Amino acid sequence: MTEHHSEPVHPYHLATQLRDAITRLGRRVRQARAVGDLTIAQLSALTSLELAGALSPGDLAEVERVRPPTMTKIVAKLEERGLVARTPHPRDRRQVILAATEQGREINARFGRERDAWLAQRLEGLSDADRRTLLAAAAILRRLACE
Amino acid sequence: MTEHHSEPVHPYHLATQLRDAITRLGRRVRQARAVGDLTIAQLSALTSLELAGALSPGDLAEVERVRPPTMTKIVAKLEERGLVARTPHPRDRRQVILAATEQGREINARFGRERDAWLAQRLEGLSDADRRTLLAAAAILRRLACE
DNA sequence: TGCTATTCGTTAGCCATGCTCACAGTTAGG
DNA sequence: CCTAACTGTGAGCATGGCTAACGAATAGCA
Repeated sequence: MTEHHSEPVHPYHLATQLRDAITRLGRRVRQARAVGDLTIAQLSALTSLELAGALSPGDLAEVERVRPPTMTKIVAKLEERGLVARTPHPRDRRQVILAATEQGREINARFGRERDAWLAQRLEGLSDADRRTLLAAAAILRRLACE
Repeated sequence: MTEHHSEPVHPYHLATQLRDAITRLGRRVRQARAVGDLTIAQLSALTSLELAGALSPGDLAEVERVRPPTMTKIVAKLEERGLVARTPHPRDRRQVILAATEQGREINARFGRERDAWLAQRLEGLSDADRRTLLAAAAILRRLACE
């Protein structure tokens, strides 16, 4: 596991390894949620909304890196459950302002932990060195995704 | 970025960071494929098949960590394009043996690179230290996914 | 002022990827 | 030999992506 003095990492090889790891783990994470719980996409949108305070659908789509029609669907699901409310924009009547409701914030807080429980439990079995590696990697990957 | 002497990484925090990074980057990778190309799931199955030599649909589903009916669909797509062939099991007539065809191996080799081109290009912009971190992380994540 | 272009969100419709449930064929075991 | 278990598939559903097209509203410019 010591990486000192080894030759440079080839981007293509790394890309293949990463993609494989990401798709497989992503699959596990996605299906490791309780029935009736919010999906990953829904929770992610709700979290972004809460962090930002309020956003238009278009801005939320941009934050989540999906196309507007996709966000329309996700928001519709959240609205159905009363977790997100829409208010008209004061000046521009084309726009809509989305915000998490009280219930939405509650649900987000409660299920936020459960959402990551499966993964967290597995991470507990790792060495702290491995966890540090993953934390550093997460930051790098996040940057890559948002380029 | 120096991680020495810092306190332990909390699994839940790490889980949240990782899930976020994985879902976002996974989204980018999934949609960064050439038109007419195979999808990630299809290429992944084809690769697994090629690595193993031959597998039954059930075993392939297990390797890919999906349910058998899901694999049925994926294999059907690959079969349509002549990339995978099925032969009957010599003793057990319930079972089927799947193997990549010559054309399948060819396509896999050719599009394997293109599939990861987007990601590889971004990885080239990183420092070698970052790439080492990611390579180590990929191995850890892969292990987690297959637990 | 009034026409035109742009922007915003949504609708419609497509496809991929997952799932569960149910079933037919086959094999294995008592 | 009959029943139980296993294998793969079909049917049907939900989610989550996308593009294309559209209506409403705004902005810009003549």
